[in-house]
Amino acid sequence: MSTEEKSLNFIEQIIEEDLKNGLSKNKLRFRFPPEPNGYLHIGHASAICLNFGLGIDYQAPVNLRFDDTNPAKEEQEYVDAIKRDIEWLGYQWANECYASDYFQQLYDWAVEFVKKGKAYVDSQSSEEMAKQKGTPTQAGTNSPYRNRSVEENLDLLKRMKNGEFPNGTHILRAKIDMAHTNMLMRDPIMYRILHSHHHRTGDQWCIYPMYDWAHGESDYLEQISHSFCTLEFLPHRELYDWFLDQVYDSTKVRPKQREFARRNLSHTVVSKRKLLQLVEEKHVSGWDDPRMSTISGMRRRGYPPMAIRNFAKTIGIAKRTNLIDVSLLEFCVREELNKTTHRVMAVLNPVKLIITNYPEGKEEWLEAENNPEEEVMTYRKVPFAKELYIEREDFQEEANKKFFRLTLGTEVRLKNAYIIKGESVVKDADGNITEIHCTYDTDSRSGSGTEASQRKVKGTIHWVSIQHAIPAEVRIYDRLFSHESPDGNKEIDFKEFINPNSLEVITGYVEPSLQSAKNLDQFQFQRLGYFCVDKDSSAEKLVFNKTVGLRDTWAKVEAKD
RNA sequence: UGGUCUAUGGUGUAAUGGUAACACUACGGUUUUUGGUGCCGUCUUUCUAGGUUCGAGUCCUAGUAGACCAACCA
Repeated sequence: MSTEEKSLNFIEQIIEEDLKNGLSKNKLRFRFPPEPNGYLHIGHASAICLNFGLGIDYQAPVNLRFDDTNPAKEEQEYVDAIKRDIEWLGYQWANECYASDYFQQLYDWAVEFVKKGKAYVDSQSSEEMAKQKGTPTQAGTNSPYRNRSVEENLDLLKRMKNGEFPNGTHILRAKIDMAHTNMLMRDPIMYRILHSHHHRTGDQWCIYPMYDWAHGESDYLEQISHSFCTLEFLPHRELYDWFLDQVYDSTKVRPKQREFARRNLSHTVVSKRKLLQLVEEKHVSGWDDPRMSTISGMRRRGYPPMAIRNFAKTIGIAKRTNLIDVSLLEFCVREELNKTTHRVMAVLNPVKLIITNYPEGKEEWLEAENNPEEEVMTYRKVPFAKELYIEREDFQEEANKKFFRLTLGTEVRLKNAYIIKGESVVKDADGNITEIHCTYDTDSRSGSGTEASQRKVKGTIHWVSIQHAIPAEVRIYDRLFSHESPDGNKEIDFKEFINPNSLEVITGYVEPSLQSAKNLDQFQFQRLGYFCVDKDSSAEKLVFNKTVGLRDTWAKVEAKD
């Protein structure tokens, strides 16, 4: 154990306080409660990492609970995807739970509420009820059905449950206070009639509990000690506690709801409704399209799970409204990838380079470091020959002194190979360069130990041997949106939001060692960025997705000139 | 025009009445067989006004600004 002082966020302070006040440590229990109506996205990362992180820190169980109280929107596919994503992030839940597991208990409690005069069946239309509810500045008025007899309420509730009424004809409401300043306390709905097939309970139920009625009671049934949610649920806390008061047995743990601010990421849309729209209207290939802000999209894009966890840790937990710059996320991704990825050579925009004094037909297999950051260095062999591809941007016939790469008459090192000197170019009729001719210093091979191999030249460029290189499909993704504000309530306008160039597919040439790359294997293409292999059964070529670029100082230097 | 929550650099988070700090970004230097990485540095911060206190980012009051609340969604 280190004595290093760790500052606690306000959530951890609440837990410490409760522990100090007598809550025993083995009663700690947390939960992550997604609704299975979409895929998890980066906006969920904070809640996931908070709850599962607390579970790890306090060695307490964390339940994964699906808040499946609205069968109209929920599907098994989403349940599966959520489980997959949480596992991929490296977390384990203690129990897989469903709000629907508690439907019977919830119903039995509701019957008790009715018997005690704490709930009644209202038979107005939703419009009428909305009118009676008042506004934030104006008290509501009582429903004409508010004082129905217990017997009548019991009978109606039973018939609601038995499916005797169509949707929308009756609801069960808690009887609290229609004049309460908190609108959620104005006789909130507990059950609505919904003749809808549920992905787990099938057609067993046709009345479904509302969030407020199901959530706190589910926490209680699972004996969750701390129920953390986002700030928009803060006004719900009073109702959460009211419902709990009605069923609470003082020998049990009483769950405590506390709220933290949801994180907003600049230039990123994370509303499930909008992500669903992108999928359904086929603007993207699916929920796991690498342009999506979903966890599964980021996985396919090559984001390492630890990067997402570190990101969540770095942005912390607080209550202020916020807009986090995506550059922080990208920093976390690079930080992780830098430690682990092999540096390999690929040329995405090739131009032919011929070494005039290199023997025709000769090939050499040169040794290359996999990753200069590795503690124990590993190496691979790369083939070298007379004709190479280099990056078109790595050559200029004449250049200013800030250009570190190949020009006519200057020397650069071919990474892992020889020092070469630009001699001449061949152009087509339009003046485009088709070949660059150079000579090499025969004594300068990397690692040969000769004096020439130690020479400093002003630049190093990457290359691939034309006869050995593998053509590969390289998909370069932009972030899908470039809208400054987070979601808001505005309708999504695809013309405004979608960058039509958000996906660029090109053919690049990669070194032959990548032939055996596996799905999601990650590489840093020298000076081009981080890429991951995306195995696509329909594609014959190797397919790479661009994960994230390197820090692009080179573009800035050029911009300055 | 009600209630609740929030307010620390460009961004995010800390400082728990006692020297305002860490990270990202930006910029500069340095190392480098990647214009990457690493290392060093610079810039920029307590919403306003009162009050309590020896001492306030922190506590109190008022103001200002922002967020949330009127789904048979969660």
